Amino acid sequence: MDYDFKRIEEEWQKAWTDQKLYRADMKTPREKYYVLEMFPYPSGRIHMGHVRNYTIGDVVARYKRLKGFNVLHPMGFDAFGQPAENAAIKNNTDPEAWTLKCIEWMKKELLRMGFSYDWEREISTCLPEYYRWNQWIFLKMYEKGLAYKKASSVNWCPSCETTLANEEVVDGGCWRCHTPVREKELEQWYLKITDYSDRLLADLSQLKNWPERVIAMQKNWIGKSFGVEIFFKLEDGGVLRVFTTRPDTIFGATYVVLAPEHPLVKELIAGKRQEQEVLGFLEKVAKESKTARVAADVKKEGRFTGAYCVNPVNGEKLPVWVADYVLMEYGTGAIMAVPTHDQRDFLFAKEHGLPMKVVIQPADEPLLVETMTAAFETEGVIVNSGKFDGMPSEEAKKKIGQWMEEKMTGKVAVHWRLRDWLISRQRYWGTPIPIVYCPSCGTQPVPDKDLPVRLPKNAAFTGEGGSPLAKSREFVETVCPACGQKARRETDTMATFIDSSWYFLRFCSPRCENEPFDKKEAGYWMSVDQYIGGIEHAVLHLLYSRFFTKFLSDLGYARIAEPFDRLLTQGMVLKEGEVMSKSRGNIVDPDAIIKNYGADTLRLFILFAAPPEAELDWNDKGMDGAWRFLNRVWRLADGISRGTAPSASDRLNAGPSALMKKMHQTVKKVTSDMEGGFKFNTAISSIMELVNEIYKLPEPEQCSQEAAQAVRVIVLLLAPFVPHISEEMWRMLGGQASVFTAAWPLFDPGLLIEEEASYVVQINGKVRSKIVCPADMPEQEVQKAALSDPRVKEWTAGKTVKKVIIVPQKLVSIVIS
RNA sequence: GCCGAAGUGGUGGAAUGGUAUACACGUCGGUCUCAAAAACCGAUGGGCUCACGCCCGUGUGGGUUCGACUCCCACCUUCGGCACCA
Repeated sequence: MDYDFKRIEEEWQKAWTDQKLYRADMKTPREKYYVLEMFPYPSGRIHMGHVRNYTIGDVVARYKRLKGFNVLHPMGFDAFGQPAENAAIKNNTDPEAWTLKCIEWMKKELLRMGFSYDWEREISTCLPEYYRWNQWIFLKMYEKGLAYKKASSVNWCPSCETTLANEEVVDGGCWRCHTPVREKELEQWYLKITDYSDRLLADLSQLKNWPERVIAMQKNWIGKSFGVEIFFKLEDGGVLRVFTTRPDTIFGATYVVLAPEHPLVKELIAGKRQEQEVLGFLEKVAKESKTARVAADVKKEGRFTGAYCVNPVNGEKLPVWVADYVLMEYGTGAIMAVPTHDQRDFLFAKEHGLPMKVVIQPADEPLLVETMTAAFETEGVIVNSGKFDGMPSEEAKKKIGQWMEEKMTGKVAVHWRLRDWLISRQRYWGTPIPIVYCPSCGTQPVPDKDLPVRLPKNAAFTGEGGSPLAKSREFVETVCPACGQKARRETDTMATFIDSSWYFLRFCSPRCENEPFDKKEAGYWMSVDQYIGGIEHAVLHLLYSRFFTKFLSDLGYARIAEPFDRLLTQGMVLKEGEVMSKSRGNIVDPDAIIKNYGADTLRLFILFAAPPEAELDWNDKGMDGAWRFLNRVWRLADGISRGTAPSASDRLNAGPSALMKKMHQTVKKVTSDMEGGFKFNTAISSIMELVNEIYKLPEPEQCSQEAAQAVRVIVLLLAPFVPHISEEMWRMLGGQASVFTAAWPLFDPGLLIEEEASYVVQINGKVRSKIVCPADMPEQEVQKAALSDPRVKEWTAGKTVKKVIIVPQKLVSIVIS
């Protein structure tokens, strides 16, 4: 008889909820442990990615609970976002009602998986009691000058009809719908994340328990580069500032290039012979999309402006060009070109017949412009550079920078790739930006006492461009908080990544009414000890959350530098090596699996099939395997619950049995797998070995008292992975209270000591024999035993033994000539 | 180009420098059965051998070592991030 997963799972889910087993509070001397999984967007249904993410988190939470920690394990919904609004446009529904319905469905599915959440802490970011604090935080940033509005060229998704942050543009397309992003000139709200560039980069080194690749991705994204800003005097007057990371090549500069958008271009060409041609070029570049312009294989184009500037280090007169390969957004929007030592400059100079000059060459051979086929970009020795000649180029990098600073011809500078965070969205279903525009007072923040600025209930969702908020008179028309005159509200809403940038703090005191979160609660629970989620948030959410945490910490609220102590990025769930997706039609629906096998089998399969960080290929046969294993354990527990037989009498005097030893070894192995980085797959496999060990006993022995003891331990070890069946078996075996109020088993190190050691005997590195010796046999004796082994004798006959190496309890390695 | 991760049986995957392939899937064989399913037991890297065994084998080529999937050097391939970033 297979075990009745349906009854068991339903019964225990209800019992756990009724008992409020997972409720967390501060009133306990036990050490706190905050485990959090990235909360979902409430699409209404969970998918395998959620199942994997949340199962991993649940195992951690349950394990830590068994280990005696005071565990906080909350769940909520990242509930603002476009799908609700799109549904509103399509079906004429209310986004809020639609979202709340989806949350209800989704919550049901999460409950069916048996996840141990403290549902009393549930939050939904679309509710005013949550989003008012988004507004509050925004206003604090506004107060500190960190939230500001500026007109700029922004990323625009024509399909979503809204702006996007840099982080939301993936391969030139919208992260959500992949539509190619366009540029648009708009006045928008930004958060000054760049004020935190330094700390966001430096504090990455504190994150010792984050995956290296996430650290690397954030470093890449922040993109700090050291260099020098060099001042080139223009012939027509004024100074041109150029940023370079290669000051060691300054003597080799033969021309200077401006980005087409550079404000100086038009000034420089005014009245010159080249004016019309350059203007035409600027126009042409302006028409090109950024993605096309930035494509690697496109030929670089440029024009001479007719202007000249002076190289401050040697007084050489350099022509000023404008070219499409220089970007306004990076550095100063102007570069010095050194064709001999920069490949792009090299190609451009060849194309336009510009001069070249070698200033670095390999130590052993001179470099000649005439024979160069590519730029020499590696380290070398400085030449043709006045007093720096003969210096290694790496040293010259520093020295030249310093020298230019002294001579006031440049200054050492740092440039960042990170841009400020564009947060305005021209959509309805998000947090209204709490700003009022008054004809007399200008931009006015909404006072705290007037928060939240609520979304209007009856907005019109026509889908015909523009935000529904802008069309809602009830919303737009207001009075100026400063002077009381008629004024209008900002109609953009905030990017939804704002919502998830501090929700982990809200979970500490989700019902807090006069602050975003209670400082004492946050002080107790934060930081998150273990955070678990997908790698897709490596830059976006994880960078924004770090920024918000630092800001709130500066305000005196969070008092921690980093929000997430340990981070685990779980691998994707694939089907036949491909991502599961609707378009591929290869989705495995968790709900159907739960119906056929139960939540425990699904959890076990997902945990067993691959390590948590690795990709996991879905396999129906693997599900069968997990199901078979649970039934194997179930039958043991069932047999034992019907009465145990005494253990074979001769065991009593013969010391601990093989089974008891194996049991203690298993406890040790599973515990170390859990502590040493959540190696669930190998933890489960060692439990399987212990189960197999019991099955190998003659049948009556399978319900002996020793077997009963082993099965009780198995149930405890399995509890974090498969909670329902474990709880049921625990009660069958006599447990009075929940297995989750029990303690994680300990192992007896004394029982791990073997009396006999089995030695592998290697001859010249190859295994030739095995011998068994008493564990405490001295090395001399072991060596003797090995050398007198008949198989070893055969191999050593007629040879000289040159060396014998003994690894205690393990192996004898014999070297013969 | 820079940065990061990874290459192990038919498959998913195990292995503090010490018996490579634990555990599981699949396959084959057996027990039970009138039969099948389920369950239980056994075998299962490749080659040679009647057999005891022997040889080869962790992407490739070197090196260190008594001993290398593991450490070092040089490559190859795959995946991911960044990138006309000056």
